[in-house]
Amino acid sequence: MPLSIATWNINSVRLRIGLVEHFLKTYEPDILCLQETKCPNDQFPSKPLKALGYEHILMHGQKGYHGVATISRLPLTELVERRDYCGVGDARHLSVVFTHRRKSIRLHNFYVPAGGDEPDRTINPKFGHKLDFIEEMKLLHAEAEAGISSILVGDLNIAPLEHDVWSHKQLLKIVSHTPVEVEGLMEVMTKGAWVDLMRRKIPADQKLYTWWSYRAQDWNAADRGRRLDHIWSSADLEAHLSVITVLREARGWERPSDHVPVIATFDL
DNA sequence: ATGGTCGTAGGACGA
Repeated sequence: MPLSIATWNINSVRLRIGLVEHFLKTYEPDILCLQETKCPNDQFPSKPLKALGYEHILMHGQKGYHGVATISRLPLTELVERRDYCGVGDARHLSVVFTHRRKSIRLHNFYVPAGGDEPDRTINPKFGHKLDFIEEMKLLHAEAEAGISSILVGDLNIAPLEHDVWSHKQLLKIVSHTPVEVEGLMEVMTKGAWVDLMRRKIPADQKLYTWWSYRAQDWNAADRGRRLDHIWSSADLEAHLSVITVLREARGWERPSDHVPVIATFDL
């Protein structure tokens, strides 16, 4: 029985609820994790999602900024966590536990701070916040709970590998691809025993992007993308991974998000 | 080349 998990930075769920419905109807993932919902919990557009069979919705939102939501057609257990990384009250994390064919899985949904423009924490506090957030993520282990596998998805706002950006050399001093961020994210992965599932299916020497700036005249022709969105898992799930889909076409949909959905399908 | 475009708000600010 396949299990599919999708992640998508939607950049306002209320503005793009039509695109979310289209995505769910067309690709039918079991669970969709959204980031940048920009929506208080009491205004979340649950009704059309429930009508499509996604009856289990948990959100962690706030007014105007950030916000994550996990939308599922599988029942979710009571083991829900919303961690306040850096203790600043931002809605940037939500984790749930679900069961698929007698296997329990914790699914973390993250929206890591973008970090501003200047990659220097002494003059740019937003960059410092991003580094502190990453530091705190190093405490998260994929095998933290006995008998529970783990999946971590979201907009991590870091493109770690050379071919996760259109020009490694030109982006070395651009926030999202600086060495200090990349080293931090790699340490989150190694310390927590996480597996980068996207790169298990798409070799590291191939360009792979999930985000293209709104500022390009022609995003598709310029193709100056970055891989900011990720799907990781505990080691036990890697052998069950069957397909990774990066839905590049979604960047060309009407009034699109600047990020596209990524879907991982497992045979479990 | 140092711009350019979005979304939330109802003026900047974050991305």
